[in-house]
Amino acid sequence: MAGQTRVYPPKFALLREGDLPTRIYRVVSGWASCSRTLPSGEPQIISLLLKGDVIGVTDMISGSYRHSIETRTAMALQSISQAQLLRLAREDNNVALWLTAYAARENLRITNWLTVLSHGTAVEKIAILLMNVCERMELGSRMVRVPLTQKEIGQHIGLTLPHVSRTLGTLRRLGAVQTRHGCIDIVDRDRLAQIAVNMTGLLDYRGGSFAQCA
Amino acid sequence: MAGQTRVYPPKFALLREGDLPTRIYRVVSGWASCSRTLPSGEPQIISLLLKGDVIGVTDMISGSYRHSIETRTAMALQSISQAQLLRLAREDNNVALWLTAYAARENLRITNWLTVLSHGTAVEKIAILLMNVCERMELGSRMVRVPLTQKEIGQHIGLTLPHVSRTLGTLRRLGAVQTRHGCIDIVDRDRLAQIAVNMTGLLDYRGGSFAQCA
DNA sequence: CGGACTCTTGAGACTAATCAAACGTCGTGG
DNA sequence: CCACGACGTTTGATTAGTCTCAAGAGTCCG
Repeated sequence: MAGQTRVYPPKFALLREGDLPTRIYRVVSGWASCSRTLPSGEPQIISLLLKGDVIGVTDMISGSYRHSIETRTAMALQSISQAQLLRLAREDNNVALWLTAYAARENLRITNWLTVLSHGTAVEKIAILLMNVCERMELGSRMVRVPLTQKEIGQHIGLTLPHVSRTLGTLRRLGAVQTRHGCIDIVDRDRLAQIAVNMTGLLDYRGGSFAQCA
Repeated sequence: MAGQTRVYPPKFALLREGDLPTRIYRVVSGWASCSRTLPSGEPQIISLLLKGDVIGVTDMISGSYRHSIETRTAMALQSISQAQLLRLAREDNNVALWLTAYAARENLRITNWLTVLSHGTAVEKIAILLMNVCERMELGSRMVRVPLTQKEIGQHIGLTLPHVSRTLGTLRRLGAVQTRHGCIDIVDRDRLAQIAVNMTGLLDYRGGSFAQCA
């Protein structure tokens, strides 16, 4: 399911809310955020898009994009027109099954995140967010630098900027992270996990396939 | 995609966390809840299953059920074995596309709900929950009786029982609902919508299909 | 009638929001 | 090189919202 690959600059608005869906993208490298504007006018970051993620399948169904996609770093994206993907899916039902499996995995991830947001404290929410980013970046045990501002973290987990700052201060004092200007370094992943122990088991789920059902 | 139909009694544990997925169900009538047990031991209700909902697609992918399903009223369920559904999906890719569309719609619903839970006050959360149930029951303008205890509402939206009681008291005083023993009557849907005005636009999304993409 | 479950209400503690001010860091242009 | 503005972060004081603990009242059922 390859398509043409293109590279986009940082801070590029790939898609806006209300756009008509025309293409489906797949992240080859880089980061992007998926956000929406709340009725109150505040933007909310729904999810972070990393390598391997697919953009636009959900919105294809609803007829118009419900979310805005903005690149955060330079990004390489494969893309394919929606019509072409549907044609492929009709011809080869492995494609359709793959789409189903992808959507189902996303469902699990969102559901887990929902639990974190509705039942966690500020410390737990931020710890889990950072842990999930670590998991998904697949960087082994090296220190991970998360390119999110504190304002963006707040928009992602629904906390105000001052409270994010205070909470990161707590995590810093516990030796779990270091704060920088515009990004956060994860220093001690085990400590993070320990802090969020009540939420463990809700880390991003990346496995699963139809293979075992065949 | 019909299968055998069976009727289950209320409070019947259809599926438990950790069960191996074998069948996919579709709700013909009645209510069920989809829940999970948090690391803390507290159960959380993830979603309510109403007429038309499908049970088990997400879990089929992950290899084991991540959720428990318990009937709330008597329920009629169509079911089909997972293997058979996969066979159908392989033979007729409209089935596979339908599954993808269903999963994508669920995604939108969960995402909206996530926004409500992370950005709403207790009053807004409960108002939106009740509104969503109204929408999904498709009962026109008649009074809707929601068969949930306050404890269950708390488990669904992440509030404690005392606070749910107080919040429902507020909604009752505003003339939006009436509380009963074990259920809640929605008296004035417009007033509910007005109370949750900051969250409107996040009501359950029920439309959308592949039709417009074909 | 008793028991189990559900709901209500109150007081105090804790968490996070709000409002506000100041500080740091980075890039830019004089 | 410095001054400046834009942006990001830190901190403080106060207030609003929710949790916790606890006691009691209401409803249903055997």
